[in-house]
Amino acid sequence: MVTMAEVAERAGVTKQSVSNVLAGKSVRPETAAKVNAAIEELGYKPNLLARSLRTGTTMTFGLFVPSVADPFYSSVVEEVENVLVRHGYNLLLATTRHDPEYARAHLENLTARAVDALLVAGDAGVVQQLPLLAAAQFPVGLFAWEVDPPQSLPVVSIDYEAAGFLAGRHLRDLGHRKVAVVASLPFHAPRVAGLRRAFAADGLDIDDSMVFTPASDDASAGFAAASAALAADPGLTAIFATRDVLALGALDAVARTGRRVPEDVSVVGFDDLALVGHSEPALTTVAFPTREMAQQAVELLLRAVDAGKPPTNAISLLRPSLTVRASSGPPPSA
Amino acid sequence: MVTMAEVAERAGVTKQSVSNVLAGKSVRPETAAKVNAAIEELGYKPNLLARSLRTGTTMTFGLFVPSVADPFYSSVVEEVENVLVRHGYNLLLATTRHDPEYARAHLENLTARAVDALLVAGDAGVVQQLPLLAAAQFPVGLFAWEVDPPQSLPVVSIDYEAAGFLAGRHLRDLGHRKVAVVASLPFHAPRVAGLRRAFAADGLDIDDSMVFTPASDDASAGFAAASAALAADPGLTAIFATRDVLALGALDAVARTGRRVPEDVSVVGFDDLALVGHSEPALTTVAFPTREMAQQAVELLLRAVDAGKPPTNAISLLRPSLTVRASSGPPPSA
DNA sequence: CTGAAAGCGCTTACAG
DNA sequence: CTGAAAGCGCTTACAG
Repeated sequence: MVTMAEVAERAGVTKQSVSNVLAGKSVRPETAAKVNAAIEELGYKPNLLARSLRTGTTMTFGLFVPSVADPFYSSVVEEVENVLVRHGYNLLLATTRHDPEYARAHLENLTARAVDALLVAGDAGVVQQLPLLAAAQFPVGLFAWEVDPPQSLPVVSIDYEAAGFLAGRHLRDLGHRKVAVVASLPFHAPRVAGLRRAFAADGLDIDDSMVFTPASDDASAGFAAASAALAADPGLTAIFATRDVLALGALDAVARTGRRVPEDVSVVGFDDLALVGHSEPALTTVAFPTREMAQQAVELLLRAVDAGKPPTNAISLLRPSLTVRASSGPPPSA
Repeated sequence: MVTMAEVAERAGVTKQSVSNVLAGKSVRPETAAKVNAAIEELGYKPNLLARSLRTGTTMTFGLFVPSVADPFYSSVVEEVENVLVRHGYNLLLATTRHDPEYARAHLENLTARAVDALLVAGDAGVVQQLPLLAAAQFPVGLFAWEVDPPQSLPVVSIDYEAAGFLAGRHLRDLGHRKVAVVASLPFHAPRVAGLRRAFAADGLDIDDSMVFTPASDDASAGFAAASAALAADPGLTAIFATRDVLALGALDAVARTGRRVPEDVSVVGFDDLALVGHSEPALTTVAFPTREMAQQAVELLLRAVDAGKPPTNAISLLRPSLTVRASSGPPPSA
């Protein structure tokens, strides 16, 4: 690798001048010209490691997600990276796999000055590591945190309870009374609570026996959980799934029992993934502004990095909305 | 931040001994004990930046993907990260967005010693940057490269032509004669060529007018392209989509014309995404071993890093297989 | 505006 | 096995 000293020698100036040219500081034009020529001839690239060691800043942003295979979190990664590119930051990605040990190991790694800031998406597997997160030397933010957001760190999230309420009110207004829930508990408890609140307004309740927890957040687990729900109560008229991937499995589960969506059973999901507009039938789902959330969270942290102080400690809850498509309708009896 | 010098002072030894303990070199037991105690008391974490500057190794692995929102590439990210975690490496992720400029910008960034190795997944947007890739100071590998893999760099990929052939033979054996193709060209040309070869064995051909190129690789674009195909030739009996996400849109497009899959029109996809086992109907698709590919590619590069020499320059083509589900069947006339 | 020096926090030869 | 020194490639005060 060619070094700054070699560039300086070639240009007949000191390293200092080379550094100044690179940093865009005011330099005599002919010096700049000589330096740039030397950089060009030698194909010089500044060593970012050396710069980082000196400046204490790495231009690298850490992001933790439970899984990238999960379409919701992969969209988070995409939106975060969009913002980072604009700010000239690199993305260091770590997958926590809903596992506190993975989260801890990655965190210990990053603590050693590897990132300028860290955004942690999803609470599963990270709840146990809050003390480590709070003790980090760099700004840390929490993203899409659902259960009891901690006070100690800034949070950018969704009003999950309100989101569940939107779905519940929609089903209730359509006339549904017998609803099953497919929910990844305990993490999706607020969504279920919102759903229940919508029904409670009419004096209705969703029995605990009609809440089914899938083994994981994917279509197969959603299929299995929804199949169990349909078997448990053949008279149910609607299924609310707390993730679109689960809802896709539920659509299949309903079809396999020979029933139609939405004529016999309505299905409502949560996430509004790009492809659920083309499922059969197109999925009614709760949507939220992932892009705006990502932008807000990343910029909160980058501002803190620039200012050299901790980020504003606040909780910001983005508002969900309901996207009504073909998978929901009145119950058969109505 | 507490430094190694402070630990040494606290333990009453030199930095050297602290460094030796951390590196696991043979150290006198009582020295090790004193050092470990001091590390514990002070909460010392070695500064990885300083270590990297000295050793020239960063324990960071770069991965380029066209997009993380694309389920195929997000599964690549997941599998790559699985392997990296086992080797103690961090993942620096960059999205090239099918754009040569993004690819170049990210590459220039990494060139400055930020990664120990780089895996580039997908050829779109990267073809133009091959000279830069070949000139990198660290091992570079190509992954899931489809069109004319370059000779200059190691490649771990799929036999895309064979994959297209598998899909084509399946449709041909079922008796289909009028097939439309939804293909992201030019990058998916080998898949289409394989499909054509299967039909050519029976003296059949797929007319260029029945090859439709979607605007992007997602369900909506697949829906639009398949709708165009169905409008262009109402007599077609099968649609081959070169990505599952496109095929999901095609399933919807067929349904919207009031036809059934597979009774009226068969649909075959490509990727075997986790959720297409639960689409309506479940999708017949070409599958390939992403996990094995990722493992092979990452370990090829990490071996090169360890050995301090360029990776073995070879091309490795993994074999595809066909997963037959409910979306394909004999044509109506058969 | 430019030159010579110090130092970021490590690791790696090199003597004892 | 331990100690004192040099150096990875930068940037940042500090004099001229």
